[in-house]
Order: sequence, then structure tokens, then C-alpha cells
Amino acid sequence: MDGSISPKQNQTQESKRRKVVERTVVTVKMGENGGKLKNDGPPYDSWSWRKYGQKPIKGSPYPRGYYKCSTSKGCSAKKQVERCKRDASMLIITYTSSHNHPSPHLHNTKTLSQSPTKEPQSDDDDGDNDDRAPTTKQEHLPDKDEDQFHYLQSPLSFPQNQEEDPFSGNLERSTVGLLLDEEPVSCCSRMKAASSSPTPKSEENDFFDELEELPICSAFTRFMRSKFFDEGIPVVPP
DNA sequence: CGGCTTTGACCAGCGC
DNA sequence: GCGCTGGTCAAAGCCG
Repeated sequence: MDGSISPKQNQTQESKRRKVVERTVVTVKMGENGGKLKNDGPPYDSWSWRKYGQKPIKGSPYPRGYYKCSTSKGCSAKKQVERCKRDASMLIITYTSSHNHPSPHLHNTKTLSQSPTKEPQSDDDDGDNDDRAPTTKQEHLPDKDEDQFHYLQSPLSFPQNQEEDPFSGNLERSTVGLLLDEEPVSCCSRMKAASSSPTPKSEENDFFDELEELPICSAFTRFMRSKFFDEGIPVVPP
């Protein structure tokens, strides 16, 4: 509200997070899709989400909504939905934790080999890797209505079993058709540069710095693809 | 009737 | 140690 954010906050943005849990940043461009939204509501993504909170975020004219997965009771998957400050048609969805159950979308087509126990992500989710950089990657959904989705995922957040990955479960094939027809990051970067809004740019930078720091580019995504989808899931060094 | 949304309050983490 | 901010909880109300 005051905007007195020290520059330090920029670089420590990730580490200062309450608990550095796996995070997957998804930039969604609302198009016709917007009609499905109640307010800032998340676009359809095969999971059921229950809103459990909403808060105005410093530096952002739009509040951030907090959602929990209601598809399964014990599911700890959450997501935060906020609008892009400059482009209200852009939704920034941050997924945290992962689903401990298969996607309802997959439920019909996939056999459940996964045990009902907690997600393996909990291994390193307990804060051992306090330096979990929110590395993100972009994806494109060619097979969904939301053809304007831009996925910025954290490879670190990937469960061991890709097949059961909550996101890949939904986008499992979209990774193959990973395209970058638009770069939300650059979009955001532009926002930074063009940030003439009265809002303190330091805060604005906060979030976007986070994104910008990430090597999000076609080359990188290619790398990510080859690394995380062709070779498998990298193991975060302890 | 059940589930979801809304809203205020509380708690915890981090910076100064 | 204090203040700020983000994240979560819980109660009330609304809708299907």
C-alpha cells in the first residue's frame, strides 16, 4: 500500500516466500474464455477449484484469489489467480502443491496406478531446498478452448511420475506441441519498461522480476522440453 | 440440502 | 523488536 519496497526484496523474492513450495506460474490470456469466469475465476482446467480466500495484493489493482482443489477431499493442490496488472485480460495463475489424485479428465482414460498416499513432491517440499527457484516454462494448449494459455511451469514441481502430473495430466500432450506464439514474460517485461502506472514499480518488478529472471525463451523451453520431457525429471540436488 | 463464494480476522514469515 | 504483507481459516450468505 505504501510502496516502500526495498530493492532487496527483488532478489529475495523467492526465498522470502513463506514456504518455498513448488510453484507453477501460468499465464492465461482470457479471450472467449473470459465468459466462463465468474469474476477472476480460473478458467476451466478439468479440476474443480474452491475459492477459499481473496486478497488485494500490493501494487496490483486486482485482488488475488486463492483456490483449493475440490476435486478430491484430501487434495492439497492450490492455485492463486490474479490478473495481470496491465493487461486485465491476462490471468496469472500460480499453482502450488500438486494433486494427490489423478485428473478427473484422465480418470476415465487412465488407470490409477498411483497410491492414495501423499504426493511424492512432499519429499523436497518440506523446505529443504529453500532455494527453489521458480523456474518456469511455457506451454501452449492446442487442444483446449483456452488456446491462449501460457504455461510457466516449475520443473521442480513435477512429480516423479510424469503421467500423473496434475498439470501434464491435463496438458500432457500439449507439451508436445509447445509453442511460443506469444511470450507473457516479455509481455510483462514490457510492462515493466512501460510501467507508467502510479503503482510502485518495485512491487511490480517483484513479480515480474521473478519471471524475468527465468530464462524463458524459446531456446530455454526447447531445452526444458528436452530435459524434462524427453529425458525425464531432473532431480534437485539436496 | 449441499456446495461454493464472499468477507473479515488471524497467523506466520520477512525486512528494516 | 516492530511493522508490513501474504496466506489461510472460519462464518455467513447465496445459488443450483
